[in-house]
Amino acid sequence: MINITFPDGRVKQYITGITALEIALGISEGLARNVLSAKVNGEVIDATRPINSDASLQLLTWNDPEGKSTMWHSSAHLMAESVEHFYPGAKFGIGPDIENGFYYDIDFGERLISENDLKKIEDKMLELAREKQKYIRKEVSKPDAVKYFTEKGDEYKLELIEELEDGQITFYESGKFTDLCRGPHLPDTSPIKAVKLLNIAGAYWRGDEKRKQLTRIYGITFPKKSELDEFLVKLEEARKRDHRKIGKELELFTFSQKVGQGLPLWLPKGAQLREKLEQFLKKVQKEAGYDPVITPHIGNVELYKTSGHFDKYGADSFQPISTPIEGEQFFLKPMNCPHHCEIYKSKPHSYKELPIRYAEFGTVYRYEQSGELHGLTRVRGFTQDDAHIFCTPDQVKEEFKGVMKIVMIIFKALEFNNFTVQISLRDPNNKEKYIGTDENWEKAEKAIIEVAEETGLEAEIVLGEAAFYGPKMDFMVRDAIGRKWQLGTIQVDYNLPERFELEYKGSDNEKHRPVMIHRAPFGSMERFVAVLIEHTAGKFPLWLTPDQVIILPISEKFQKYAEKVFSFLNNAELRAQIDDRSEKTGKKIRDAELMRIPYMLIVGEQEETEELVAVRKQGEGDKGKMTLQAFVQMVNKEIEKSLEIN
RNA sequence: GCCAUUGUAGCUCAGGGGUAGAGCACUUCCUUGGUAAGGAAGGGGUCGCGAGUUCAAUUCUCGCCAAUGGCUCCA
Repeated sequence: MINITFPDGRVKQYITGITALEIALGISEGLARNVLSAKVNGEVIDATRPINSDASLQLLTWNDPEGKSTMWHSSAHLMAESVEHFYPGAKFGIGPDIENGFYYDIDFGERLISENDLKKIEDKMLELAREKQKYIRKEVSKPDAVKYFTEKGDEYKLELIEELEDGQITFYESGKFTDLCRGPHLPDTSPIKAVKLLNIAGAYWRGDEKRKQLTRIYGITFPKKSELDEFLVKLEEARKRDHRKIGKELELFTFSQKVGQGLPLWLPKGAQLREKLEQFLKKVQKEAGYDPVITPHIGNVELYKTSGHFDKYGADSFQPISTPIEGEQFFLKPMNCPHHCEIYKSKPHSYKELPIRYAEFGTVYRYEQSGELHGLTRVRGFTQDDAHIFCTPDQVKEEFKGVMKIVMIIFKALEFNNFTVQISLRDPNNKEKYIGTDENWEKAEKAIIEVAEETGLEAEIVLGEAAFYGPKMDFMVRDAIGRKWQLGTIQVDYNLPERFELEYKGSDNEKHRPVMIHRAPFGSMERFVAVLIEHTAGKFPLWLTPDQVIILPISEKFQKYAEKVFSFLNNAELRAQIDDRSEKTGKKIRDAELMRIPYMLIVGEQEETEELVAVRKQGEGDKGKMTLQAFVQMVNKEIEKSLEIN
């Protein structure tokens, strides 16, 4: 007999070799039907595997993230079985569960697969699922595993087996499909009641662009049809928040094939919004002791040879432009830091001057691969809210914290609550990707990690994500459909100061090397605005939104009064408009609601005689009548509140 | 850059070997209306670009460009 400890602390005795599924059945048949897998002593295993010694047990169902994982991983196998039915000889790469569903990478050989083929694969999956196929785990010796996939002709699985140790290899068999797999899996296919294959994409084998591209099919499954429907509705809702869609609706930005792909054109309303953001940050930076600088959009190739950018990215950049007579070569600037280093070098510095903080909304140009371009989040020309802090080594931490404070001020003002912090270090196994000495890297990485610890900020450490000249702390935010984007970034750099031979005179009258901190709290204006649009669904905070107020006269007769209201608001520095179209009030309200204008002021006979305005708030409705003074006061209060800095 | 899909009016989209249609938007007129769409008339398109097949191509084929979903990349 063995003792099984349940999550609530209860302990029960069972016969040795009992399975989680049998334990569940002993509790209730309904529970057994819902068990997808089991967590035994912290490890997720098949609910059908025997438990041979005392253990803690948690039965995993659809309500547990691990239960969902099991279901989706098993669904990938089910999809593979269906694919194999239609495309015998298809070879399979990897097929894991992911955050929302699963995928499988498949080599279809010469056959072309398109989205039109997904329906039949889906239907077959449902048909197979109804057969209640059992997932059967088998331990296989390495030679037997190799033999099986050699006979099947699946070189991908053979490559995976090569890397496994004999004695650790398991196969899972369900229906007619057998896969190399660690598991765990469902007891059988019956929980899979709803299937949706979402999209099809190319994916390089093992993520290596030099290797063959396989066909990746993404899908998701649910234990209830209604849950699938809910999921699809949610997906649709998320797409409505897409910044590309809202950007078009609200006339914020556009692209032109003639101007060039990845080169955004900011429309008046978008420019208005962006300028407000810039003014906000400029004010914060002024208080934090930054000095604005301005540098040109191009720089001599020698500048980038010095910085190391030429070696690292020269071949993958927009190629240099050259002067017609002298033949000098200039690159469009991909970074502002080399220019700022030269500003630092324009005169000698004493330790007494440090830290020096040069700030610039610097527009940079980077050649991004065409397939990577994406709305405003990934573009070829963009403006960084860049600054470079030159400081002494013992000022690094304090300066770093100062920058973090600015990032937090911004995130608070814009109500970004669900960001994550990532510390990006270099890949210790791939040091040739980076410039600088080990000693400098260690110093820089240590500084960032210590700051994170001292400020109590929860950060995920990711190796291999550092910039080529230094480690960084990135602030990540998700977009409407769950993609992660880097916004703010703070980077500690001991390397560029060396390359540019930056110096300051210390109190010892000796020359010393400053440390550089690169930082951009927004990241880029383009990406920040994109994410802001998706977070707010276009309903920007009042202080930021391009049109704050729209005045809706009931009819032409009240045009004069509307103009009076307009000039009052204008004098109060509110951004207002009059909708003087010959339309009914209902229509004007509808349009203003759709344009997400925060306040509508309806003016008619009553308002004119009483010298009032009828206030309607976007998304909320009628707020009643008030004087213009009271309205302006209310609006200013709302603005002040959201811009409060503490 | 790679794989798949898509490209028709300012926007959203229908159509399809015989040179095009809807709704919204726009212009004009009527209407002067009180909290999410008043009515009528009108203008607007080299059907992404280029070649090929055909008596005839927006439609079929190929190439290019761009967008979308992924992969790779991201100073």
